[in-house]
Amino acid sequence: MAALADGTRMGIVEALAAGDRTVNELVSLFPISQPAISRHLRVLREAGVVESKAIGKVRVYQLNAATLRDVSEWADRCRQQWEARFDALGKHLDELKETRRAR
Amino acid sequence: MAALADGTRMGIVEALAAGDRTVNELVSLFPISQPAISRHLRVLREAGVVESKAIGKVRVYQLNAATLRDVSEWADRCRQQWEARFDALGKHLDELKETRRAR
DNA sequence: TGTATATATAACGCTGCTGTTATATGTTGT
DNA sequence: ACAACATATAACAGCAGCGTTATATATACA
Repeated sequence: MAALADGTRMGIVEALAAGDRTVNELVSLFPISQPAISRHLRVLREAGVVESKAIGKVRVYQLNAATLRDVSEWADRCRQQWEARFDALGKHLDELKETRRAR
Repeated sequence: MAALADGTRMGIVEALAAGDRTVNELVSLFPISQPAISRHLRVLREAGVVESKAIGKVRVYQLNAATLRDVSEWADRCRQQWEARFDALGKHLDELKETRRAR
């Protein structure tokens, strides 16, 4: 999941969420060089976030549905954990109140 | 929110979710030096994730309820965005299918 | 076949983050 | 006042990650 921590990579994913893109199209969308884009795509590819197919001399990238669903589920688990922590804190504070009241 | 990206910092937050701790208690919980813990605590403090109060020569750290709720809400928004992306991808794939069928 | 285009890879520098050791600050107890 | 303890800060080393330029590879087209 660390593959998505980078801002540019998130931007690439967002761009691909709207539709498939070639490398050059992505390059024109971001203010960094083509090799930099290619490396981000490589990271995303190895993480299973995107897939690519060669069409002539062009290479089209698209999101991987299965992995994207996994990420969505991961985000849900993440949210649940934070809610659990928040709840635990609330309980902890309540206990403190009880303790104080008991005295 | 980047304050929570670090693994050790997440561990500290988890430890504090179970109850307040002094710096030394936290140090004994992790395999890194006391200055390292203190710096993590500083990052968390400046991000508003934790608070500390000096009690004698000891300093007790605790989670900040308000910020923790913010994080929980952020996680929820994060999840929603990923679900939206996933949905967008599904729609995109459907459109492709339509296009193909139309031919 | 040679040239232009599209993409990937290599090599390198910079920056930021985490860790460490050494040191400063503050508090308690004698 | 001093010794011991708890915590914070400073200064520095090491590593990972991103960016760049230069170069390799593959395809299309004259």
